[in-house]
Amino acid sequence: MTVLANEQVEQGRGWRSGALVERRELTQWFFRISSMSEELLAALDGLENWPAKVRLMQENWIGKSRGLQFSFERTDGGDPISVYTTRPDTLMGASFIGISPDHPVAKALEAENAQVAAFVAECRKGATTEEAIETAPKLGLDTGIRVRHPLDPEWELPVWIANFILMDYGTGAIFGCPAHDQRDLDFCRKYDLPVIDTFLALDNPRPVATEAFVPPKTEPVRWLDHFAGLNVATGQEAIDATIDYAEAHGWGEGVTKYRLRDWGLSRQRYWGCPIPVVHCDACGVVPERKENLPIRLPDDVSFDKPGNPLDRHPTWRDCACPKCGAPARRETDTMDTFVDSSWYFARFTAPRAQTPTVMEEAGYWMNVDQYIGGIEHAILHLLYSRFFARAMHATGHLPEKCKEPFDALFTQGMVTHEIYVTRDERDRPVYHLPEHVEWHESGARLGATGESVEVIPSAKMSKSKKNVVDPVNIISAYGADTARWFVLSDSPPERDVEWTAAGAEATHKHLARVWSLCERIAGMDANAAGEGDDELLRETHKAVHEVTMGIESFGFNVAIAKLYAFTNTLARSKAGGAAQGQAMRTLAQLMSPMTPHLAEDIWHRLGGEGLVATAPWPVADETMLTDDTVTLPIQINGKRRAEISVPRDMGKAEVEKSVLAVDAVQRALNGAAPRKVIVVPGRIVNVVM
RNA sequence: GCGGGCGUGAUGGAAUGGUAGACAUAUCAGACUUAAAAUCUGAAGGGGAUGUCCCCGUGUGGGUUCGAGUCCCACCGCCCGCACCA
Repeated sequence: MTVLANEQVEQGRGWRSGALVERRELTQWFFRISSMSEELLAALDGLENWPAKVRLMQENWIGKSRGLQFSFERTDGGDPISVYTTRPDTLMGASFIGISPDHPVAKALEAENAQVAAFVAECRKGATTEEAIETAPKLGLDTGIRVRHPLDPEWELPVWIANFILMDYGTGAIFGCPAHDQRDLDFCRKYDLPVIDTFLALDNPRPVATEAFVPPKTEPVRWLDHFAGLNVATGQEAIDATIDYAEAHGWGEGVTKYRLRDWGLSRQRYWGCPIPVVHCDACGVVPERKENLPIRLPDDVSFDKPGNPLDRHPTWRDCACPKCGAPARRETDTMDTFVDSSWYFARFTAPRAQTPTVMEEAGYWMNVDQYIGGIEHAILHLLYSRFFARAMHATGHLPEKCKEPFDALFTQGMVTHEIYVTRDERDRPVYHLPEHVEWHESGARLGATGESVEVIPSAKMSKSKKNVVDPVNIISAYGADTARWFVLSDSPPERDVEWTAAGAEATHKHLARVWSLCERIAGMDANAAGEGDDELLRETHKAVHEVTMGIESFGFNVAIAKLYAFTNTLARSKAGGAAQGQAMRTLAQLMSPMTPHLAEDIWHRLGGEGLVATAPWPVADETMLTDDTVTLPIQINGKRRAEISVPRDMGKAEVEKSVLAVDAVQRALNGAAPRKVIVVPGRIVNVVM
């Protein structure tokens, strides 16, 4: 048997072998991350330097909800079926009970009923992703079991097994209310179950037909025959009233649930840390002794057969029970590699220590000041790490202050590239590196064999698809400075970017221009004054300000744009050698994060002291950043029609007077008085007529 | 399907609710040159008028506002995640 990952399952078959895939239950190891659901949710508020979108995604992932849990009595006297619902207010619209194919009731039936067994087997084909489950066609099977409605013992409801109900969430059973849930409605229309409205819109009270009526919970609606006596109320008010009613009458209770599931970390694979647990016939499952940790993987394994090599290794499994010393067997499941990525940063604070961490070192180096990763890690990796840090604190491996390990988070975009594929003799995909592909008039071909290549649209670079590019070509052709500047200059780092090397040459030319500018300035009299020295000084301070702001806000492309602009300003300046030398040295400093080598050369050439790398970062003088006069655009009815130059500190009334005197404004007004004049000091004027 | 994003010239992109297209690439024109390359200068969102003016324009359709690329609603397209890719 081989265990496949979700992504290796295609249409119910293994992606390589084509063998039919079935889902089986395994006994596995879990981390109880769900015990920290509330803590992980509440602490999101404190992560001020994380992107709001990531916090929101984690909040939704944890998925705190309040709802009603109650049971339906079976008419056959079997165990009641417990359901959890966030919309108990729609209970009068129930038309069936749905249970997961993995629900205990379904399992009991499976053993004795061939039809149920076949249906459940059908549901268990294919991948287990939430996406696969939710997008699959809705399938159901009436179990024949009937339950009583809690508010009306005469009202019997059928129990259906449905493939879209997840065993992992709530109780694995729901009541279906087709009038107010689209999935339930689709299901009821398909299987001809009744649709009962429980509330109608105030403005357009029509019964539900093909589209479920699901207004926001804050919108008031009119209730039909609500048991708790509601007439017009919002969904939220109705939910609260229903929970109170159920609790008062003793047939249900309000509960808070989280969508977050425990973290299944077992992998039936070789590449992962062994789970340090021993199975003993006498003592059961026993943790390995601390002094025997870490358990190492054996080196002598083979991958020539399917399945987990640890399972068939001749001796690795054999060990002594840590408790009684009798011969025992090691656990052969290994850990999810997410386990490693959840605490590597803490290990880095004491990489050679014999213990996992050293409190003192962790206390000194942690937390991570600025964490950078792709948005694809927004949920799993970042949530697991937050959980792990708390767990490591609880077990004495990290100090209290490390519970949130990443002070600031920046989510960089992905670098994408086209994917190049050929097919082998069994029609399986074979991927090729972009550097091995040549473009001809007839399309893309392999450089080596001339074989025609299929081109798949851009996707994030990944080793498995081989759509990766090594910057070494740019570096060897133009040098590291050019490569760094080029990579940083084009796109904002948080955005996805299609990789292209076009433009690297132009970058190289620009850097060459900067160097010849430096040479020209080096030839000037370093003490001479010139025309516009003050102006250049002012521009220098502005450049310092803007470039610094750009770098600090991760706007590297904008910072580089300002460097281009400042370079152009300097190249055109008629200022003297003193001012130009000063400006050029400052330019070198501002460029140094992107082009460290060139920056040092310029610095040295123009008599800078020591190294740019060790010189203090330039600081802009606030008073140099503003000009004495400003140019204000003049809008008439919101459209730009003219502009006016006024002293920076001119009062609103005076600005208004000057604006009304402008020809274009006079012409537009045509003798009439404006209805309103809006003056935003230093920015804009809008004349409304 | 659910959750989160993104959409601006030929291209990458800029723009605290305040002059849309900064800066750059590619392109075109000019200078230099016997010529080309390199270099330098300039043009350039679309359309009309052709020297200072007008109309249109940030995926589509509505809305809020004196003013919307930016905020709100609906839709379209693309991307990320959906717990065993990591």
